[in-house]
Amino acid sequence: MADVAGHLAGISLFSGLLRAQYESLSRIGVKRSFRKGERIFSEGDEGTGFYVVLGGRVKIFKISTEGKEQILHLCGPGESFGEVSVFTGQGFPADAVAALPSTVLFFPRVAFSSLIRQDPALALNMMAQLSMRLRQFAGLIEDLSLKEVPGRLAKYLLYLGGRDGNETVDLDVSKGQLAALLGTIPETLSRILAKLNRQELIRSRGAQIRILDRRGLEAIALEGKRLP
Amino acid sequence: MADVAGHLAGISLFSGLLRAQYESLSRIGVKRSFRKGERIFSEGDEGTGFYVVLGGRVKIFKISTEGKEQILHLCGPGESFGEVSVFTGQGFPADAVAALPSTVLFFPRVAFSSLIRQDPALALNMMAQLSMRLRQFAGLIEDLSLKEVPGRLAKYLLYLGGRDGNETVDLDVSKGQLAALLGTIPETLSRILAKLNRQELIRSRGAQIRILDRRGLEAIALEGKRLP
DNA sequence: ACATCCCTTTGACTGATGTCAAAGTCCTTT
DNA sequence: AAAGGACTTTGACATCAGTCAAAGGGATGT
Repeated sequence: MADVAGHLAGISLFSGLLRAQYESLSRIGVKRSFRKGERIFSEGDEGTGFYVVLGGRVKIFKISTEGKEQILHLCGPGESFGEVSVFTGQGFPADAVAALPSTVLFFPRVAFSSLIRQDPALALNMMAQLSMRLRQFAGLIEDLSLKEVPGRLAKYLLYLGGRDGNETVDLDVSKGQLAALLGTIPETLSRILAKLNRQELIRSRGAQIRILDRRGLEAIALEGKRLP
Repeated sequence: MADVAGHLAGISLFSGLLRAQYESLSRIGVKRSFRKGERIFSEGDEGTGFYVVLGGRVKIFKISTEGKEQILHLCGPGESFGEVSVFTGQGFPADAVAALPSTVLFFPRVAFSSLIRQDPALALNMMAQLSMRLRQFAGLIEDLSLKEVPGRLAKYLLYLGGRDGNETVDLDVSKGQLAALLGTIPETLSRILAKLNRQELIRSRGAQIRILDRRGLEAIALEGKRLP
């Protein structure tokens, strides 16, 4: 299990722990691999534990009876998911599927719970993690309810570009998945990208998008429903 | 501060604590009162601590530049809010206003944080609390993205009626506020209530609503966008 | 190179929901 | 009881975004 312990160091959930705790963690963590598209759990499944992504990407999403999906979160390496059911004892609140070939660490509920009980640092990290997610969800709710799709897209593009102040961004998900992340469908996303191009706010070719007018995008991103 | 300690017993966040801990909590908790409509904090304000509602009701919400509001949560007695900023150290992620005359307990960030560090039971309660909220938010995201307004309203009515299996429910918020909770506006809500009446699914008079056809409402509540 | 599949784009159309405006209702205050 | 104001309802309208259908593009494997 030495390889597992090695992975733990880079995970924010486990930052600031003592060496002894890494060993405890690596004793209870189980490595699992999933192929692209493979399901990790479904909404309502009994929550037997939670997961940390080591490699790949895991999609957490809700799906309607008619088949439309809303992505809640795309988890990359170092991020955790499924924590909620550890603490509420209820089933998983959403579906999880590997969006790429992925490796994850699984921590069984009971063992992890008792570990947390013993370690205030781990508990605080976990609370920070849950809080960040809560903040992100609040932002998503705000966007879905108070912004139109162009606003959500603009915000996302600025987010991608903002990290490095970069002018050119590469979408790291397919446009269909981006649509599901923004709470819309591929056709609508496609039309809005075309419109932003026409307005000279961006120049997109495939997954590459150059931001031509940051100010303009920011204006759209801040807009609520209906302009005055 | 004896009165404060007395309140603590009924709060799930603090359930299962020892007597000594109640005393610690009541030492750091400060009682505050707000009049109806009074603002408790604004989005972006520095998060100096978190709150527990003793009496009244506190509205947590986001507001768009055009003034439309989306209610994230209505906190009643025993519920807490503002926890997120305790753990992320960032500003509050939403606005909080007293929806009714309200009394709350305020726990300063640093003092509470150190208390949590010492008490695993308190930490676990807090994680459960955060998890429940996360689950609720995930449900709200699902509703906003994947259901139309009639679906959200039907679900809400069933939720109100479901508690006691009651046939007659009383709205405990104004219709304007209910609209903000469901992610729509009063006019749309009004029209959909009228439609449900016409369809003989409910019989509403003012804030009183009798559920005539539970099955029918359930069908609408489960529907995603667009019926087949 | 070719065929195939899947993702993306475009067009025509529909429907749900927001906007604006005005009438109606209820409750509180004087 | 009357008056005022806030909340609610209704109507006419605009528009965003989803549906359905089909064409276009790009990647992969044979």
